[in-house]
Amino acid sequence: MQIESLKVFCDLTETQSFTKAAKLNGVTQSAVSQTLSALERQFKSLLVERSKKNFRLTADGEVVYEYARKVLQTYASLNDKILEIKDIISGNIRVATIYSIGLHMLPPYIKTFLKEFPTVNVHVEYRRHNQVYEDVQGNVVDLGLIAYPVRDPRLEIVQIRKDPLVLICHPQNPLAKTKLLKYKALDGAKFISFDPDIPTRRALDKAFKQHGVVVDHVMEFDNVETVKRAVEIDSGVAIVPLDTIRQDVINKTLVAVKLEDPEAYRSLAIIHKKNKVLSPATKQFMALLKKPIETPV
Amino acid sequence: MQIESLKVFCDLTETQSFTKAAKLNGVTQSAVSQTLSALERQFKSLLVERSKKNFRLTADGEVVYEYARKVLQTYASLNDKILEIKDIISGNIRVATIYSIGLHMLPPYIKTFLKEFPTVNVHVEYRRHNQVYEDVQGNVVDLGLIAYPVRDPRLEIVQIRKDPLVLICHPQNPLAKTKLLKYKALDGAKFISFDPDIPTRRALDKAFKQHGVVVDHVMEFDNVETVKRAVEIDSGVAIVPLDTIRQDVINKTLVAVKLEDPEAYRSLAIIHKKNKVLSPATKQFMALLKKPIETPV
DNA sequence: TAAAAATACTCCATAGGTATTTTAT
DNA sequence: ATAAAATACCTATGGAGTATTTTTA
Repeated sequence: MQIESLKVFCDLTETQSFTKAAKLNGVTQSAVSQTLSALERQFKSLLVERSKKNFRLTADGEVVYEYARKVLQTYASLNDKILEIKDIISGNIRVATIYSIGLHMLPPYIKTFLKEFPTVNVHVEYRRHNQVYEDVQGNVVDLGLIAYPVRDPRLEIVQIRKDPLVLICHPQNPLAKTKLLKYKALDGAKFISFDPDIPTRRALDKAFKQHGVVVDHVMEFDNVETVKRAVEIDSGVAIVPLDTIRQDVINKTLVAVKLEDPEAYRSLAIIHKKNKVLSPATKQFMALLKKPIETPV
Repeated sequence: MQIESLKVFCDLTETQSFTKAAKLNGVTQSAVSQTLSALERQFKSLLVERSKKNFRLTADGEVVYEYARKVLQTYASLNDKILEIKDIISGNIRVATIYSIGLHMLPPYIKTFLKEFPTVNVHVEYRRHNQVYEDVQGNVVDLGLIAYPVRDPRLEIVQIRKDPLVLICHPQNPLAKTKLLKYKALDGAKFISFDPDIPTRRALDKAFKQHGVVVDHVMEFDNVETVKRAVEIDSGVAIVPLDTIRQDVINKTLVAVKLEDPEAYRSLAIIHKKNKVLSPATKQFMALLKKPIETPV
């Protein structure tokens, strides 16, 4: 009995897909199918209900899953312990992150981390926020990085920092001179927005409503980069995370104006599966993410 | 990584011998040697200290052993659970027993057990009492059957029954008419004894001393069968477990006389390793051994 | 010197690949 | 019709055997 077979089985039940389980284990779909057959032969028992299209474990399958997880957990601890003794933090960390974090906040952390732990492979996937949740849930990644975390009983949420929101505008824009911007000043303004399903947009809509402000959504994009480009050509102003425009402010292509509202920030968080055993490397990485790395504004 | 490799490693550390570990796993010594090498390659770490002749685990080896045991335990539970669901008690039970128990008390139990659980293989090894302890300790067997159990912090002792001791003599011997024999009556008697290192002998010596009786040890043997043969030719009398002479009494080749001393019995016990996971089959077998099977005297 | 362990080499079982068919929506 | 899973078939890896050498008490 190969421990890897149990891993395949667990991934299979977690992803509910032969193809995905195959990818997670770096093998082909055929191999997953054969591995499952082998397990069923081994335990002389049907483990997965395949009659209907929808994937379902049998009672025996549930038992195997439960115990297989324990075996894998112990085995993972063993490997970790050995590495710990050797005092080497190594392995792979798979991270799924929303674009805005991955593109702006994350790079210096990755750099710092890799300098300290050169034997670790940090694999970053840039996804949309709901895909981050899915990847974490489906065990495709170890950690997810998102803004405005939403509760999920199967996920652990670790707050890491509050990322201030600032108004950005073209250097020649009248608002550029403002020191501290009141929401009221935005009433009727030409506004470059995020798509309505993006959490930051939803948070802003809520804030505007609270302050009785109505802005003119002249453009909507699904990512900060495009929003910034639109603001650069003075198509309107926008409110974006401070982290995402540091370089543009330095380059003087954009001007950032602090918002009066002390609540104008988005909270960033790490998410990971509950009771998943995190490798020492992953724990180190999480610890690092919680510390601020100072970048001059 | 094969779970079997971990099993080999655990057996290796428990028996401290490549050859024994090989036997336990039904492979050759070569295979054990190669398996260990493979594990050491896998963990990139020396696990066993082979420089000196005496077997010793390295620090890493200890860690691997600790976790490997957990993995094996969980994996065994998984298999048990599956069988339990199927409501099948099956597998292998390895028992080491002292001759007197194995040859006389055990057979009817084995018969009853196999009738009820035909899918179980009961493997019995007949050993001397100290070898039984060794086999249990070294994980060569699951259960040991011994008389006069001695405490050992690593062993669990389960008392099963008290086996009365009786005097046996030739049918023509003067003592044959006695209904209830007092120790005093044995003073100066020609006595067929067990070897001095056998627990029953030690217990008898103690009893004789307590009652101020001195017998004449005319012969000493290491097993009941020979003792019986000597008594049959009237070379002397002997005190032996009742269980071992039932057939001889029926055949009228020997006469058994009850002893007056109510403490004249040997206590029989099952021993097994502490915190070893016993299979359902083994548990069933132990439960059976605790019940008396009535055999007419 | 004798036992136990390591090594050289060989063989075969099987895990896993590619290509294809089957199944279910 | 399409996507996912099962299957047929093939290959390569490596696990385990035999025979032998090396090691150590």
